[in-house]
Amino acid sequence: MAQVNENREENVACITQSSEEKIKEAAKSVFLKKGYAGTTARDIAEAANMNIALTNYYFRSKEKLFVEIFKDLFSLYCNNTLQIFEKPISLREKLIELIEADFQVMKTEPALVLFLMTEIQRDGSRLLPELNKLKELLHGHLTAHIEEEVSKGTMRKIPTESIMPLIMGSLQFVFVGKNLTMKMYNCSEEEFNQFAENHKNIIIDMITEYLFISEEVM
Amino acid sequence: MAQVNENREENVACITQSSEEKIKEAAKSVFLKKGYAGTTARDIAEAANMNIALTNYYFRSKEKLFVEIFKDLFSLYCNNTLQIFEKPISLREKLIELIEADFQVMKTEPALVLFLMTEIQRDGSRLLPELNKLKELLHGHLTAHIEEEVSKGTMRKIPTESIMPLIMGSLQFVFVGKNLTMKMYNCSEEEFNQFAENHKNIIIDMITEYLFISEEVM
DNA sequence: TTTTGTTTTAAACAAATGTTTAAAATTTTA
DNA sequence: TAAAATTTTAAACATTTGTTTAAAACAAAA
Repeated sequence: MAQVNENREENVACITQSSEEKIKEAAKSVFLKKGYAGTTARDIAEAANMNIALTNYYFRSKEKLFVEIFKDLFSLYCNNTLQIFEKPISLREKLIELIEADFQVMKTEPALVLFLMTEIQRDGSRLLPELNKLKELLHGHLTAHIEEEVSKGTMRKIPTESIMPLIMGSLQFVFVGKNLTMKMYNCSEEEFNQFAENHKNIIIDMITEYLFISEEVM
Repeated sequence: MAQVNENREENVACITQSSEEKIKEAAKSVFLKKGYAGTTARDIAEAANMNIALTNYYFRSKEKLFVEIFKDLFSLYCNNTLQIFEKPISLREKLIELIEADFQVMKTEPALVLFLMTEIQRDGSRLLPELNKLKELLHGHLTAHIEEEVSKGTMRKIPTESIMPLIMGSLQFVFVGKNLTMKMYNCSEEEFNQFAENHKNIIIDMITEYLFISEEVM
């Protein structure tokens, strides 16, 4: 049956992937594109160029493999954010870094947000045990910082829970609607990235101008 | 075989739905929640309280039923927008009306955007023959209006294709992430709607302040 | 009423699904 | 080397899938 892989990642060169890694990587790309329900075990096996039985040999079930991948992708979505929150920089700088980091993640994994949101809606309870952790970190670091700026009068007074959707929403939505946009404007991958980058800069401009009260006015 | 329904909608009272309508409505709600791949013919039959064979009797196949529903929902998503574009009002008023109308649609069908974007990504080619029509209408009405305002100096110079994502993105994203938000903040449907409404007002404020150049400054 | 057409039903269909089996091939250990 | 353990394979498995069938129930027309 499924064995414990003791010496994973201990190779020096690590040019060739193990079968387990091949399957996981293939499954990730198929799940991202087709979602859990739209992906068959045979899709994964074919994408990984492996025998159909190996998926269950290594991961026990399609469900278990999915949950493992979901957690990885959810971390990819959140970890950047959490790291930036902890930096000793101004709130304005944090927000800009946040948008820039988010943009990089989405450039490499454009289907990420749509995938996560869809799967969270479709299930929700089985996933997200670590969601509360995220909430606490987010709130612990952000709320205090925001209230400080507001009380100093350097920032517009806005409900805390609106800040993140405001910052992340406009940018992430561009990638949620990526396929619609590409089809509507008949544009290539490269043209889309160009558009997205430009849009990101507009968002940074708009957000900072709106949220922070310029010192010149005072 | 499937018959032509001649006298549809000619009833005066129309208290009871026809079986065809019951199935379509049930299918709509199941598709919205679970997506095409996640929905089984038996899910639909059960939700409609009808025999499993009736779906194919009235709609030929799951696929055909889906495409019909998708078109309806895509229209729901676009028609508001197109109607507002054609109104003889200022651009600023248009954008505000756009956000307000969009908000109403999403309050009644919160899963709409996530559903559309997911299905467009998963297929794309079979759907959206009418997408070009949308593009032309959108561009025909909007581009001229924007360039006029920009040349008058009453509006910030921004690439046309960035305007709509900027306006719709932040608001729609709140509903794309509805389930994540509700789970994270452990909030009820009503509390979420309260939050969304508040967020909508912030967005209107931010967008108009950013896009339009205040006359007082001049 | 009988006849005709329509709607609904239970049952079955073939194909596709996730998963398991048991043997073969390969690698590791002794 | 031989033995033991691990990995890979082809084939089969029981369910679930979308769809069809053929008869029953119902309604409309004659």
